[in-house]
Amino acid sequence: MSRSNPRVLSTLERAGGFASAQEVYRLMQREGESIGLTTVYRALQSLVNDKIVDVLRRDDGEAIYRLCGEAHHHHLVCKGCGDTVEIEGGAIEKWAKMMAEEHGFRDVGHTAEIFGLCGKC
Amino acid sequence: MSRSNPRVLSTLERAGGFASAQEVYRLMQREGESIGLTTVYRALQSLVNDKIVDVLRRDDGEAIYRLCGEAHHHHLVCKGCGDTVEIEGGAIEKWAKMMAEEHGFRDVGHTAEIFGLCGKC
DNA sequence: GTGGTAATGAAAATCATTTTCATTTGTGCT
DNA sequence: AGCACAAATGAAAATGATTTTCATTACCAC
Repeated sequence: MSRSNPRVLSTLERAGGFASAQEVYRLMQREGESIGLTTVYRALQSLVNDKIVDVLRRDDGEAIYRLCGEAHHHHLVCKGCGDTVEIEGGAIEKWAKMMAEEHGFRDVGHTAEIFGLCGKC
Repeated sequence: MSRSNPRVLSTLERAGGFASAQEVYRLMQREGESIGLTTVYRALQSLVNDKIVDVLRRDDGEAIYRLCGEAHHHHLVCKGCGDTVEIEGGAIEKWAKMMAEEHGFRDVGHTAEIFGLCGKC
């Protein structure tokens, strides 16, 4: 029953706990692991069912998987050079919780990203 | 240049200001309008560029378009029924500004979204 | 009308994801 | 070991949204 392939999980961890199915697959290929794309998808779905990973959507619609409980962070992205800084989002966490409560939502997650031009651009 | 086809916009309005490209297309077909799917996609993209409509993602990854007011706001989306609440993001604005400053970014914008299950789901 | 630009849409291409199905692997049983 | 049977695997095909291509059409200024 447990299709939560441990190799897939460990690859997702190695990827920084944040990657799409395709990325996990490519990563495993590059590392010489022999695995099929189908199995990667199934393993990720299974991990989601088991609540070991979370699934979000990128802006382009691709599903990205993230380890649960992983201290999650947000991104500050430069529109010029694409440089990315990981930042803390303490204020956001509180805001999200507050807003959810206020509107009777439960089981909430959130996404937040800041973009602009960095000092060099 | 303005590909913001008014028929598409009015159909989106009629749909409750909330629909996917495919749904808008099917709706227009059903109403006897003669239009191509390609044109619907282009019109919606154009409307997004012009900031007349917002684009979100359904849980299955399909893009949904929705009319939005001028005021800058964020969304609280139900993963169950797709219900959406527009919310204020005062805390976010400050947070974004602070983070940008701290890392020497200028000209910044941001995205933020909260998702969870609403009271009814 | 003529020339040129923008808009249109049918069909093909793309891309992530899911399904199908035949094969392999694992496990318990004797 | 040999056997049976369920679960796991992955290649290939199917699906479905979205994008691209490209030939045609509508529009506008002169």
